[in-house]
Amino acid sequence: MPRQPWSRKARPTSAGAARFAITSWTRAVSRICAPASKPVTLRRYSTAASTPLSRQASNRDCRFMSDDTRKPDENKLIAERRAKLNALREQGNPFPNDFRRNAIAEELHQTFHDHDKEALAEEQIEVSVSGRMMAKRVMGKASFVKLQDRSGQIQVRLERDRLPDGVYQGFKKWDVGDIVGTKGMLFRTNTGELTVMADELRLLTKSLRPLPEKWAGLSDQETRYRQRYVDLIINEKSREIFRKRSAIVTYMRGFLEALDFLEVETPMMQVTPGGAIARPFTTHHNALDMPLYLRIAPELNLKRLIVGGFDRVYEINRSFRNEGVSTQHNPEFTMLEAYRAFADYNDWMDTTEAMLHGMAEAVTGSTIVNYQGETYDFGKSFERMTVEECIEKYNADFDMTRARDHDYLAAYAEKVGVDVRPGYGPGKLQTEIFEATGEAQLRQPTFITQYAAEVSPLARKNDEDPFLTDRFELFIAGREIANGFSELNDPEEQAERFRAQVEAAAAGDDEAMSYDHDYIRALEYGLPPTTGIGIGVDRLVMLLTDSPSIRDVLLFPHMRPEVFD
RNA sequence: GGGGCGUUAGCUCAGAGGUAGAGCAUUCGGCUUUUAACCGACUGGUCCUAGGUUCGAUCCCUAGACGCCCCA
Repeated sequence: MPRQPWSRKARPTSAGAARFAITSWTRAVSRICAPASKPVTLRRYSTAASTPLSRQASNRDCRFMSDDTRKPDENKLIAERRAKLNALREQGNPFPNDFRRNAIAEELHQTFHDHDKEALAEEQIEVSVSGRMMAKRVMGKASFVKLQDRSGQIQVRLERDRLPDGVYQGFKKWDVGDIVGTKGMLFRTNTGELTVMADELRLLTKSLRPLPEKWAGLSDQETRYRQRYVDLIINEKSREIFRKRSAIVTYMRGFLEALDFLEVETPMMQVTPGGAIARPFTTHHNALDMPLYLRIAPELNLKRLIVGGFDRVYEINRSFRNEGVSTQHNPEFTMLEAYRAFADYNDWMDTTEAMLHGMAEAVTGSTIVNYQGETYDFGKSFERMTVEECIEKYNADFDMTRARDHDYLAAYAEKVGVDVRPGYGPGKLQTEIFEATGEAQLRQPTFITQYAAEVSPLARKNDEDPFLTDRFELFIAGREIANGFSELNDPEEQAERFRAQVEAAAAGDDEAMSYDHDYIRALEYGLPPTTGIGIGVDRLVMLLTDSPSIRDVLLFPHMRPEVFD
């Protein structure tokens, strides 16, 4: 299969481009954050206080909803800060929102890294910065503090006699964690650190809760996941993971936009869940009095759009599967699904390779990915192997002449630890044997192709060998990262496959697909020859950020509800 | 669903069947170029929860909650 030249040539992002996009965004925002010339009036949206009580009560049967104003884990440290806040209230509003900064920390470090002490004294650069006070070092009549904003930290020096009367005395009562704004001249300390000499200093938000300790930090995983805001304040590593996650998604968009794909959004609440083999979540629409399912995949809707003529579409989709929670699974997760007409699964393998190659380079600066002590090469062409070849490779005693023989496969599957169920045909057994014996061995990026039609109800059968479909899955580090195939576009065959799924469901398979009448109708209008792919975004982020658990790459991973007393 | 490990001060962690410890943070005092600032003094606990054993349990036992890891 010759590689498509356009998919290479059109690769949109070279190393550093994603980062450039982010820094220019940063500049744009800091321009927005410059002192406002005119006050802007915004419409105030309804808040709890202005929402009718009847509306608020509509969620009252939600079991875990917070139902009062209890303050969890009050202690002496919080009480002290609360007392300080009360004292501040008597002097005015302790939560002012009229301070404006004109710089952020990283911008200052980058701009002035080559200015020495004398140059800064000469130039008299006045800046306004603000952020969370992360360090407070009081030395009598002068202090140093560190302010942390989204970009990093900047030091501020406070001298009692430089500040208006009383400000310094007030500052001494402030706490690490408070949000502070200051204005002053840049200078360099004797030890060479770029610092703002404060002429003005304001408390912008009083913090009532003490932050984790500055040196040991916050390492308790439960707290990191439940109170991600604290994790983000404390752990630069965690901030970096989510910046990279954003860069990865940005890269995907840019890559597909450059290939003229249209980004779309399709329903997450569906009457008929479909597009994947999985159990859905169920919910209920009150006004319509009907059950609804949270989508397990956007696949069928995206192919409807191809029928409609949007012949290159993608959705970066949140999908939901009612399965266990583990280091690899969260009940809701993010996929990229992309479909294009007049191409087949080989084309998607080429394109996937090109995308991951460019993405690794853009996000990590290298096509060599270090993950949990292993090294994966995203730069070279990925190995390709069929399911049957993979079974042969990792099972020396497997008799390939009987690779489609049901009884032989069933016995072999049992032998390698598969829980063989009555409904399993040879295709399902093959797949199970591959998953049990081959999957974990696939460390370097590898495409496994030619999955059995039995386990691929939406994929196009192979022209030469109808037992198989033109399908692939991509494995890296022994994990499934992507799944793609040439789409089945014969409406009559698709109807047959749906009927087989319905039979499987009747036989007790609770992951089997439903019969989707409208999807068949759409195919009857004519789905052009099409190929599609789904890529697990969370797992990809794990790989590119060296994260051992999916929870590390989800801002708010699913957790059992926390008990407040 | 099964197994292993964990839960002690705000944070990071020690600890022993006999009234619970450290560092940092907090509080108070000192200190005008610090870098985990420093010096001095003082605070701070439902030892995850509920039962049980025991003269006595935070420690041992049982059950449960929550978390992490492995397996299905």
